[in-house]
Amino acid sequence: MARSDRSVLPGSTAMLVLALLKAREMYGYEIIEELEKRSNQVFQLKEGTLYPILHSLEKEKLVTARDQETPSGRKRRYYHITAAGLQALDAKKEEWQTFSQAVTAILAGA
Amino acid sequence: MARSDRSVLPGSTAMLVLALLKAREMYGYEIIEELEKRSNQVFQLKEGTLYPILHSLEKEKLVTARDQETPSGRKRRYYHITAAGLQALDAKKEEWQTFSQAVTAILAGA
DNA sequence: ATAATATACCTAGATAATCTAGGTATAAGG
DNA sequence: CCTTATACCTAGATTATCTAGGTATATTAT
Repeated sequence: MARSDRSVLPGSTAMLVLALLKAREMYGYEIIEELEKRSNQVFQLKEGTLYPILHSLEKEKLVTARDQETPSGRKRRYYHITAAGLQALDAKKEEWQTFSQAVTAILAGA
Repeated sequence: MARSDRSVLPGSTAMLVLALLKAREMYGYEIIEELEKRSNQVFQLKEGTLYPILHSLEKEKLVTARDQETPSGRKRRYYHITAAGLQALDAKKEEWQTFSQAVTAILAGA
């Protein structure tokens, strides 16, 4: 994310990526754009952040990857969520809900 | 926070601390307990996390500190939020809202 | 009385998430 | 043809938090 946001919430990027991949398989560059679009410009992932995350998700077998070329010749690496990835997503979503509710509870008093 | 939570949301601890201090001045150990209680055990700050945060908040002049002894002789360091701290809290709260709404938007599809 | 636990503060070094700042290569648009 | 956008990648820096210690005193249990 952009530097200013590091103070707010790192640590859930993998979850966001898995959430997008649940809908359909996507390639890295596309994920960055989609996250930006769907979050109304709030998330602006750097490539240096996303690609390592994709690689580690792949190593954990939460996603699989396949290479494909566009008709014009561009090479893309498509990522597809696995059953384990869907499970991990559910777990992370629950963690997120617990966490954000707790934050809200604390902030309510302020 | 507990290790398992590092994957979810580091980066907002200072905000939570400021939020507590808005209500009343508190000492470090008390902050840890209060955060745990008010968050229903979700936040379990380690001393090694909190004390450095308090020191940096003090250096940024978002809080001031004063030492006080209890009748029984225990030494405590009370922290009090400053005007700048209140301003910073508001800014962080807004950041948080923007961020959590964006996350919710992404997760909604999953 | 004494031992164990809780309170209350602290710091140095490790770990891990993200960013910075590069790099390569090809396609599309001016 | 030159610039910009697309598309992938990595090494090293930065930073938040944790781990794992440390000190000292008060309270509670034996």
